[in-house]
Amino acid sequence: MDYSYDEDLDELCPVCGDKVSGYHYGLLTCESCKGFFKRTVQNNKHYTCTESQNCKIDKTQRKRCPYCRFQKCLTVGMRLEAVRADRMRGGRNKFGPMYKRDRALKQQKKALIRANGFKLETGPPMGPPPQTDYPLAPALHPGAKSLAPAPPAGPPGDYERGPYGPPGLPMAVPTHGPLAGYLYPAFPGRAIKSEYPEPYASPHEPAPPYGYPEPYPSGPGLPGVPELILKLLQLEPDEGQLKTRILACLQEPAKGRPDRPTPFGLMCKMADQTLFSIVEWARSCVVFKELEVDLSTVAVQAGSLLHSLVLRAQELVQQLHSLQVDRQEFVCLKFLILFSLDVKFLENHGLAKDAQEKANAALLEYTMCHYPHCGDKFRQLLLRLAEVRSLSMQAEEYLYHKHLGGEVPCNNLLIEMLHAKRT
DNA sequence: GTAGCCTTGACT
DNA sequence: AGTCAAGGCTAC
Repeated sequence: MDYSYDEDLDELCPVCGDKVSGYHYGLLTCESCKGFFKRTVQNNKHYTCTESQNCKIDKTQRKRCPYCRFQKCLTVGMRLEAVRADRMRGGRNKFGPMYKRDRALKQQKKALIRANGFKLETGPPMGPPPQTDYPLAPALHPGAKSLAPAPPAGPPGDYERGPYGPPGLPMAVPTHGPLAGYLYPAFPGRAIKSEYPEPYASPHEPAPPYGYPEPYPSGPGLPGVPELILKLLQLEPDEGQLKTRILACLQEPAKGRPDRPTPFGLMCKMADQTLFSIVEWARSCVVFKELEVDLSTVAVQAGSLLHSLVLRAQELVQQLHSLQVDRQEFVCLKFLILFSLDVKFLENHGLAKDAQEKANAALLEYTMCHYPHCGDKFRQLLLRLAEVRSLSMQAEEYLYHKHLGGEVPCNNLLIEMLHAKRT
């Protein structure tokens, strides 16, 4: 065999870590996992796991638990539908263009890495990888390739290549995104001609939901600097004035405290003044100053607040739908929320920050890799994330008011968490 | 049953 | 004619 993608062959099989021998059933795998997958699907084999269905699969232990091995095959993205029902040999299948595209992407990525002098986490060929034996999100696992859907909860049914996709994939997998093209109807007799949808063909690209200039046209002042940034620059407080104000404040004797201020006291004063300046800035900030918030209505009009929360939540769901968030993106977003840094008493902020950065990088890479024609997707996802945060904060406020009014059932975990957060 | 090697055949 | 991802064969 003369591989024109030698570099890819340096890669390891995503199932067992053995040497990759080429593309098999949807992705680059080793010869043994190729054979194992083929035997399993062709003979409609059903295995059981004697452990807890999360056996480690590597080159030396792959024979131990065929159940977990097959689960891993599915999880990393091997395609049941690539195993031919008619056992016809030779020829090409519909995955040809996908393999080609994947190679091109890998090449691009390698070029990028060479150019930048650093290595991004490599995404899987297509489809979702890692699995249960990784304790953390795969993107954060050094050996892992990218984000994966949760492994299937139960044993696979049988390996019908029905319209709802491989049984190993959770039902929640959307019928769009990188998997969509493969979930085709009844198994074709001779699936050679590509009558199936191109996997990467034109996913829906929603219009930007917010009225931001799109895509940030350059202002008349500085070429190449987006208008929004120019506006923000104009709003920046005068640093000299701020310093003078802080100094004056520090020299002011504290009321009722004639003794010399402690360094900590001075720092508090500085922080106070800095915060004051930030609030001033926020009040004059574009968009922010147009926001209408009346906190008294929070208490008075709790009913309408709830209504507006529900409306906003519905809108958010609608937006997420039109964005066609896939499972990989979903887990990444969830992880990002988990690692939000506004947690009090967090000792190892560095770890959380690192995790967040890695998840961000992974999401960016994933969206670039899988939705290259939808270059905006990463940004759109982060915007939705901001909305989720905003909504949750408002919901928290609402809940707290209800709680103060005695309207929330006691011994409620929600309230316990609310208290924990507010103490 | 596993896995390395062989054969096949649509596609380029 | 070459490529390469399918299925097949077979020693272990």
